[in-house]
Amino acid sequence: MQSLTATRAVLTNPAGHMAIRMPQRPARGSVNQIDLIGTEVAFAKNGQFYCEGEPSTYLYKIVTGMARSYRMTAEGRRHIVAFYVPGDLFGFETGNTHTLCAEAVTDARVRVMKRASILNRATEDFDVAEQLWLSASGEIRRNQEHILQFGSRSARARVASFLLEMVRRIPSGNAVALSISRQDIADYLDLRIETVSRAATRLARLGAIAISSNRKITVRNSVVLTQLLK
Amino acid sequence: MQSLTATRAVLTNPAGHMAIRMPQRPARGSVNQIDLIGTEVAFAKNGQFYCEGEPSTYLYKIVTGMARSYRMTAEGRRHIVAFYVPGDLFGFETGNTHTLCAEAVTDARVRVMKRASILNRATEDFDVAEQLWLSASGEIRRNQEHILQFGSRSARARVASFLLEMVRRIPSGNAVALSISRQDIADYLDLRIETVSRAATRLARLGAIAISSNRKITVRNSVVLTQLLK
DNA sequence: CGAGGATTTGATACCTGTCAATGAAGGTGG
DNA sequence: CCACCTTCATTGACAGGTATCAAATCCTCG
Repeated sequence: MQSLTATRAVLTNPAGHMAIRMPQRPARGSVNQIDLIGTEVAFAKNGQFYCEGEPSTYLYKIVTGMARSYRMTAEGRRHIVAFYVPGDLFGFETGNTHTLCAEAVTDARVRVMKRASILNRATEDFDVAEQLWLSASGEIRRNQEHILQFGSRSARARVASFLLEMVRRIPSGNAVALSISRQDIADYLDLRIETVSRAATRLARLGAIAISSNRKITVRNSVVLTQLLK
Repeated sequence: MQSLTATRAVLTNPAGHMAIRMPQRPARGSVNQIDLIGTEVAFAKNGQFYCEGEPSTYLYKIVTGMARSYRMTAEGRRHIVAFYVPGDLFGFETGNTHTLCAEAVTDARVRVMKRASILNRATEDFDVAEQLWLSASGEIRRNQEHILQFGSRSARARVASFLLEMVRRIPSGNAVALSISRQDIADYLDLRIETVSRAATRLARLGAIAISSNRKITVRNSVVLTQLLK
């Protein structure tokens, strides 16, 4: 597991940072049992957790930072299936190989756990089983909402929906999309980057959001933003 | 559980059929333990399993027939999130209420299981835990593929993709989409019914499929169909 | 055989993708 | 600390595909 992670990070990390193994923290008061399984690992921005076709042995839980899972099409287009924020568990697979790739959007720390370990612990500990249930159900829920996000919606509505989703999932006031590029947003919403840009500009003109810098968008009026969803 | 299911069927079943409780089958040779939990119930076509906002107490496993989960928008549009075929488990929720509605596409038999029962059994029995894992991962996988199905794809590619998906998931030769209406397909692929119709007609003209009747489409040339995915 | 719904087909408008060019931001080295 | 350079984001013009509206035809079921 160490060799796998280290190799991957070295091979795929554009920033050239090694994955740094963090010391495992001791159990404390109300720590979830599931957070004691596996090892916490640091990944640099754009570092790759795994990629399509590779053996799927581990599950990943975001501690800090953000991740994205995606697939490249034959035409070289990237489709982002999901973003993961602290607390999210990802890497679920039915078979023995990954069907998607996953990367760090920002510098991130993740807890890497063996699938077999988790299943075994779930069999022994009801709390672990329930945490696993909640994590899997959460992934299902988010995927379903993502599917609904496409439903007959204009580019403006999709961008508005995305911003509201991020504000909800990242508890950091109303400033969102930090470190998420326009390209990431476009690949997530199935739009071109130009279309995302135009939609964001229009939302800003309407006063619903404020674009302070390229990577920082602030939701000024979530009521207006919600009305624009349809 | 009996009253809930029966009431639901009576209230929501357009065909006016009661949900019929089936006798629980005894355990046999290699029967999965998870298939011994809960009760098998029959639903008539278009009968409703549950709907958005209702308490989520049960999980559902398709035995025969087909189901769909969906949500209605404020504008009265229906968006189908998923289709379920025999073997699929659905109804996963993080909270105590359903976030989607689910109905029978055809007359169907489903095994209805209490969520709490499954979690308890998973804690006792490794096989149940693993089955639960595989079912949840399968749902995640299908949702992810559905998301990717939208990715920058033409109407023709979406319909082709949908037909290939159904041929793969329903092991019944190459005749698919039985009892799935054009409207269902449209609401699943986020297209208008007219667009689905046009795309299907074009695929038929290309010889990739054959439209014998409204509800019966046969895949004649899956190679050609696969080439049309891009 | 008849009636109502579902599907197909046609004409047109609108939105987004594409191509192209400009402008802004962030990172590096002198 | 500034200039340069690379990457990213914005803006514009135009073409193409799908939604929309309308109407004809086909199926299905009573």
